[in-house]
Amino acid sequence: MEYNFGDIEKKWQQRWTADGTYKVTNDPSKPKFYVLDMFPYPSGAGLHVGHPLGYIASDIFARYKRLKGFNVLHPMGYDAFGLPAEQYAIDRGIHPAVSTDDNIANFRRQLDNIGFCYDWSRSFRTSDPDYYKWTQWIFLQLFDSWYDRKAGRARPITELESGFGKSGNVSHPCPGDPTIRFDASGWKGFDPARKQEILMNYRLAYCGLGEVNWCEALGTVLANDEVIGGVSERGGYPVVKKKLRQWYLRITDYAERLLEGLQTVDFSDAMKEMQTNWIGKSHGAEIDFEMFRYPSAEKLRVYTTRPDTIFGVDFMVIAPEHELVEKITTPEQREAVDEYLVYVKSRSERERMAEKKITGCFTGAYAIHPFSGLHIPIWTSEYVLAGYGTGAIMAVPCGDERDFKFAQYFQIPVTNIIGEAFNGLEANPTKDAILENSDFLDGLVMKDAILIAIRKIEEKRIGIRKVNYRMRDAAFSRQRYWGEPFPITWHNSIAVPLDEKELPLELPYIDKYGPGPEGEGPLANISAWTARHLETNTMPGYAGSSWYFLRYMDPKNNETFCSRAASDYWGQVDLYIGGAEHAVGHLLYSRMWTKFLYDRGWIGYDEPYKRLINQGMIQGSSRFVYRLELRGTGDIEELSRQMPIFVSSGLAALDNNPQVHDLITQAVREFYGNYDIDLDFISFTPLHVDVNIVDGFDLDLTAFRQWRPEYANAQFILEEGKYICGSEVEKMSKRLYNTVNPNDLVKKYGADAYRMYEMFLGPVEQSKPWDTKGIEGVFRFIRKLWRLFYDETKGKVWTMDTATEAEWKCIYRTIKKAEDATERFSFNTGVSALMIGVNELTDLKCHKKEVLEKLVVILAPYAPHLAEELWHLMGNAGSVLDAAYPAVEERYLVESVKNYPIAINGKTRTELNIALDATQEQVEEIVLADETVLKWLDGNPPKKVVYVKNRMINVVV
RNA sequence: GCGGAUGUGGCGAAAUGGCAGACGCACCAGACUUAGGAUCUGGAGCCGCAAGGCGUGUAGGUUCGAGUCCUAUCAUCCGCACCA
Repeated sequence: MEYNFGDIEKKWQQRWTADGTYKVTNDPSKPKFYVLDMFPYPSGAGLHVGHPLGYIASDIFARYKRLKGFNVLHPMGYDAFGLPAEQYAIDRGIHPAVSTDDNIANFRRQLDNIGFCYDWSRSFRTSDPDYYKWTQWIFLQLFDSWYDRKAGRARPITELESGFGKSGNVSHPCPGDPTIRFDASGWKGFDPARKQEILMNYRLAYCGLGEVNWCEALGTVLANDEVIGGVSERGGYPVVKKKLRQWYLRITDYAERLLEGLQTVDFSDAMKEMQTNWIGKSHGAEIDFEMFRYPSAEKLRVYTTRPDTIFGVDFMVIAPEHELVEKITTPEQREAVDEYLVYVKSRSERERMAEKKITGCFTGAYAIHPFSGLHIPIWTSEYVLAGYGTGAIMAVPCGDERDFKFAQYFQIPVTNIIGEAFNGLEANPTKDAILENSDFLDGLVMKDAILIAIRKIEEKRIGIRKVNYRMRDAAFSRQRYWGEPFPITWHNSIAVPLDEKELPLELPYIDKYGPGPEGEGPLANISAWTARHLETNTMPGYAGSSWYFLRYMDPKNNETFCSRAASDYWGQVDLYIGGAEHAVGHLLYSRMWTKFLYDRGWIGYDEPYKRLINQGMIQGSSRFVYRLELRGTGDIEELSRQMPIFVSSGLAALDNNPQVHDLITQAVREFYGNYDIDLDFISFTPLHVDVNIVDGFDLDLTAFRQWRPEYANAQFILEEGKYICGSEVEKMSKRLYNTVNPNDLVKKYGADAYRMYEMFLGPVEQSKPWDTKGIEGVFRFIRKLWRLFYDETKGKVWTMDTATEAEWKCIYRTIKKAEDATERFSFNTGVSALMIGVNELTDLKCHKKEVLEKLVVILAPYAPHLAEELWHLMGNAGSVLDAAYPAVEERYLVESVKNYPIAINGKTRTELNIALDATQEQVEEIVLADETVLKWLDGNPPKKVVYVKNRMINVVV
């Protein structure tokens, strides 16, 4: 009886579906475990072997936890709204709903082949009205909330309003516009429109005018994390800054908690670091400088992290977009400044980043140094960003690289306040130098001077200590069709939320996706939409993915997004698996939404993911062929087009070698007839070739000729009878012909072998190039394992005999190793442990049911189909997952007795006979009972016996 | 420039501070075969006929003992990047 994985795997996949094996109920009597994959965006490209890596890992862990007695929630769904589907619609005229359907069906078909244990009854898409109803609902709650900085949490906006009626906004300064100040009577005096305008400045989801990343090619605004290096993440189109009225999430109010929360979660250091950098907290001071000859009482406010360097200020710089530029520029400088502003406007974000030119212009105005009274010129330059701090800086050239270069370029004299630490040639950003020329700070070490300077500044009431965050509020609207509509109507420029009962506000069907008038989205073209004055923007992709982990807990609930009972039972996601590319997008947003839902009391925890694992990327291992390029007599170039010649990589590498030249000349004559070729013009063009027609590095010549019509007559110059391809590790991509389709592997080796091999490749977190060859080894292992149970000729070989001591030892050791590895998330060693176990059992010729049954259970997470089949063939009912994970009997782990060295006070003295894998207690007993040791110790018992694995015993006297 | 991660055979890799290279690929030999790109058995880090020596990027340090811990350095990959 041979192992027929094709039939067996299909059978079990059908049985699992029919029996509802993976259906999970909210059963409070069992301990829970929540394993979640980052749900996919269903793109049309189809899966390659890189995609299922994380899904396989989470599947193994989910099955393992279930065997360990947990009620495991392991769902899957689709992040179905988003830009690419809409771009596809514009390019091909296929409605996003249709292409998304197709892609999801295709995706599901591919996933089902691999045999995952998802509870599909809980599945949904973010584009389902039943789902986005609650995305819209949460948005309305964000709209209806403000952040109480005193209490450190979000509260309903009505509470703010009633507070305004009692005491104005003195205790709650306006986060949107700090200049808005009023008392109770002031508030009562405002008309309703003004009141709404003010409240908008407090809302956690607010609409306001702001500088946004505008992408003309995509016709939409993008969030900061969707812009990489000045171009759009999707498509790589140019992005410019533009002032637009947009929806935002006030994520900056959560900056501090997003930072603190990182200490309570188990993410990789790299991930925490990335998020910390993105939030970009810095400590410093805001300082107000009076301005010379400027008539108004207005002051120039700068932000600095180094108030200790205040006596080194040689000039001030304000961002070109700063409102003061207009006001303070003197008539003499007016022309130059205007010219400069035009220049700055003309530069795209990208040019600005790429060129890093030193540019700027003097405004003609001067600030007055608050301590020395000196007049300091005020410049404007694009190196100061309007969006950070106050958009203005005090420049200290001796301590800051950029300030120094600027001073040099514009020949501004540099004041040295750090003596020898500054060499006059480059700035020194140290905090350890001793200050000079610094009045009351003279003689102090810089890092100590920071606090003293701040204190003095605060005393003089010219500034305050200030914490700054680099993170900006998140742009939340897109001028797009394929997203959640905002449940908002506009009446006389006042945003009015829809009533909850009107949710979901369904996305209307359209067949034209072009942008609406004046930079509005496609929804602006629908008269039924604009007739109701509905908001025409839609929400960004991250809206639906910010809370989806909660919906799986209670997916069919029509009363609420997720009942409190369900979210209390399932709690945080215990294990979240996905790519690291979502570090500053999805992960930050969903952390913020979770904190918000917690603040308002709808869930009981404020971090969504307890532990996060980032699976590595599987790179493609590309293969190359080398086409010979010829020049010579007659129509040789035309001939080489019709009958291209490919040279094996080893020969192509030696293109100047005379022997290779001879070989080529000979081959050309053979293939083309008697041509003379110009040896000086020989070259090779490397071309990607489909990895699927290459075995290792050997090209399958027949398959290559069939691959593309232009290669039908291809000829080859071989080395040692083979065509050897070149190789390079690159991103896995269709374009590079280096993708490997999991379905092909499943068909050839079975899902179990494929799953195990994908794990066997190496640690889940590590990126590594794909190599198909090794799968044979795992395939052999599976057949070897099968032969413990069934023989090709003899049929059933497993017996009811009683196992020997050696066999028990073998299986328990294997269980221990597999369990430890799985627990540590080290699935490659887990697979190895199973392989070693099977090798040993084969050597022992062990076919005993009582041993093999345990093997099947620990195999179940890794090779679920095979495990189920064997479990049933041995006469068990139900799913193997409902068996208990076998407990390890310690006594079987104790093995042979060996001599071990013993060290007393650090010196190796003697050797003792101690059982391999003896416990600490056993070792102590043996040491204390040993006469030789006691003699050395003069009969005194040792203070401590340290047993170091099975190699060494340390005795401390 | 700043931050993070990783450096172990021909390759993927393993190793609570305790026999480095388990397990697998590729390779070699043998068995069975008309055949082998099937299957099984065995071999194999490197140098050396051998005894033996050398070995975890490099240089130091801690330790009875270091791939593992500490310091410096180099290389590769990833992330951020005018953030004052």
